[in-house]
Amino acid sequence: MKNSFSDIYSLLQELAWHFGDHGINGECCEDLSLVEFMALKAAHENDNFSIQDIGNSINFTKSGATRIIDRLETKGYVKRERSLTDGRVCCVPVTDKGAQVISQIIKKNTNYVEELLQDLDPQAIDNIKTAMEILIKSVHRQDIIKSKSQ
Amino acid sequence: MKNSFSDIYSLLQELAWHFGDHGINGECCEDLSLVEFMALKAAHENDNFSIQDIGNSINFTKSGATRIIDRLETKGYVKRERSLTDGRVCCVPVTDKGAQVISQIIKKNTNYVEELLQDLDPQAIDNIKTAMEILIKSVHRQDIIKSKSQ
DNA sequence: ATTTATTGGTTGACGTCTTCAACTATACTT
DNA sequence: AAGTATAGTTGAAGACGTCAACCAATAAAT
Repeated sequence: MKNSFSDIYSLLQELAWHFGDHGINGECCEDLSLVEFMALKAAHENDNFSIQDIGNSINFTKSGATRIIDRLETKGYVKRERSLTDGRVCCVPVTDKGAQVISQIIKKNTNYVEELLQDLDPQAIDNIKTAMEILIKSVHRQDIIKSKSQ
Repeated sequence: MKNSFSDIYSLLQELAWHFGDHGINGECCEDLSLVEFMALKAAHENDNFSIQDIGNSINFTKSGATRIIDRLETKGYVKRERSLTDGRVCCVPVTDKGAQVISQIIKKNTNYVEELLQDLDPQAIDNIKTAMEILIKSVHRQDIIKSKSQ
């Protein structure tokens, strides 16, 4: 049993490497780094997210977040807009171009996953999906526990 | 079906982020970055691996690999030794201290995974393991296909 | 056997990236 | 109105990875 956990860790580790910043042939996210993609996705999925919110969601300092947003803005993927309700905070709406690049990245990587798994039978694919959903759910639960204990 | 692949990609992405360089509370690998840990592990698992071999195994240039080995050597985790059969190549044996830190990192992260999954019943855990093994196998098969076509 | 080409590794220069600390501007408190 | 707290920006600094030039050692060619 103990052994299972160790196996699972090592599998997770390898997966994380493969699908991380250096993986998928080093071509993670079009002209974005993984970090930038995560930030862009955070901005896209959460309306009225501030720059610090984005930073927190990807474990960066606020100045790190500022820099990431700088790069995304230079590339035309986000805009900076002062919040109407609080003049200090910057909202970071995603531009059309930004939304496009997100869906392009998702599409490309979905295709890669499809290529990877196409020879498996549907049942096996479904098992993989279910297993990973359970895994993610556990991760989220743990996150909540951690954040409460702090 | 198509939809399944997209779900699996998005789950993989999230897992990769969680278990990647910024994940597990940003404390991936004791005093090592994920990259350094991967390099150290490569040196540990493959006897007589050269510096370039290590670089290739983690998608780095040879000069990048030199720098990583520099850092690992400074920390006392590897040594540099000229190969006896070819005076150009450097073998990179892992020191006792290096082996220790590897097993420490594995132990710690295994514990984390255990914490994460302990409430699941054994069957579910086994399903997760099996699913991820299939996934990894698919990744490896794809790697072989890619490397042959080049 | 000597010359030439190739290969493994290192190094300096460079660009990128993230953080820290100091700063500005806006909002909240009393 | 004054003082405090908060969001965001910026300059300086350090860590990292690559490129190109380089050295040393081996392999190939003549």
